[in-house]
Amino acid sequence: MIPSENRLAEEYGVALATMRMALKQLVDEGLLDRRRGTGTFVKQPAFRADLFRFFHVHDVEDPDVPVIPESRILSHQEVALPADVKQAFGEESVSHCIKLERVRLWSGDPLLFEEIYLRLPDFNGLMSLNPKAMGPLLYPVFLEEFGILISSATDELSFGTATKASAKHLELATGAPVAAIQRIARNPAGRVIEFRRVHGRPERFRYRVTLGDQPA
Amino acid sequence: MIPSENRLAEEYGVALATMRMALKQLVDEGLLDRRRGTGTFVKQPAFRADLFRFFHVHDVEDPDVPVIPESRILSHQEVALPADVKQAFGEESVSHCIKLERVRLWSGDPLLFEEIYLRLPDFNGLMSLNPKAMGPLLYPVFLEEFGILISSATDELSFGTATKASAKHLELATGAPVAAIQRIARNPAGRVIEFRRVHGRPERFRYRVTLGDQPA
DNA sequence: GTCAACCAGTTCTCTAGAGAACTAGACTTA
DNA sequence: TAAGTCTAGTTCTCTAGAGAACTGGTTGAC
Repeated sequence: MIPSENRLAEEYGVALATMRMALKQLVDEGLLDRRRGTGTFVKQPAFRADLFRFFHVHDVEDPDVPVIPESRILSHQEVALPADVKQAFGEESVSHCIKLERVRLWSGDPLLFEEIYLRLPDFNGLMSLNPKAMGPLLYPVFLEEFGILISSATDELSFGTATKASAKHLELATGAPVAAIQRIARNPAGRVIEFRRVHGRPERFRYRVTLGDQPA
Repeated sequence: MIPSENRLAEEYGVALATMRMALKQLVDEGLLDRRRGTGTFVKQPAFRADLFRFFHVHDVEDPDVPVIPESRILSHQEVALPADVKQAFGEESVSHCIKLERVRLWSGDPLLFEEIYLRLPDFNGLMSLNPKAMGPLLYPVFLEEFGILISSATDELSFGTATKASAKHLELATGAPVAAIQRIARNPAGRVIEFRRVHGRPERFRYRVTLGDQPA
């Protein structure tokens, strides 16, 4: 809880209405929460919401329950930028980045295989982190360990065929049909932070997204 | 252009600051546009933006250009509600609805086959409309002919197999793999207005969506 | 004809304050 | 103990107005 609008206005030497406008702005940005008769509170990072915010793959059996599959990081290494990643990161990108490989499983069966490219030097120090300790979702780790906030992501879905690597980890034949997602994730300034290639087993794959203004 | 805040406040018998708050609210809702030194304007329905707003299928060759394929309405008829449509529309739904069948083509080749279910009685009178005169996008027609605004839609993507109908119009064999989208579209109040089942030829199919706060 | 200066009209930012609506906790009473 | 009452403190809504910042058009000088 932060001080009342009265105290804050006094403290900062501005009029009450001005302070109220400033507070309203922060409420609109989702940083504060005000309750009449109670006070103004710093909004807890709504992690329950944030967890699902960028993770829209649903189970084919029960599409109303968002799925967060078990996560298994296979490798993390510093690599030269592949061409498509370099293009996504833009001109000012350096020559190397960090690559993670990860498999996601659902009730024991592999569902997704991910190749994740993270921008350097933003993620300096990630190589010394224990990938097994990261948990099923990366974006909270980005925020807590590196102060990097992912605020938007563009997903592009298409049909593809399994590469040697994705086939191996999804237990498919090389060249078998897969669901392909390419994700470009950005911080609030629009800077590309992450590039991700995902292959998914088609029979279990479902992707849900809501466009436009969410009804209350 | 609408009258100045001064005139409006006078006319409605409220204080200037109150009128300003009301106007700001309408600006936040995207209905008005204010320019300092100039005036306040009713926002033109941004149709260029709206056109693409709910149409996120991209060409596989050049993914940066949003695709609006040629549209060909095959049939429109009044039918009994199928079970899944009834569930989407909710309990208070009536027993019948309007069903459109449509094919979308890209450079002559069929790309998407759509079965579109529209709620009655909202769309009373659509049956007497000439479907050929509708143009490639339905939502502007909904707005102009029926005063119905689509403000959000939930898409669910998965892999499926061609039905007899979709196979025929996509020039595939029945049972061939297809991209499947199920769309539920709502008006600003959250009422389900449209239910849509889409099948797409997999090799040309690409779906792009941006989640989170769009960077400026 | 061109350009600068001016001006009326507009929105934007900020001040100052009154009263209503609401909440959480303290207090009283049965 | 339990339920109702009160109260201080909070946010919310609205009034009233001054001055700054900006825009589009008009006027005037050259």
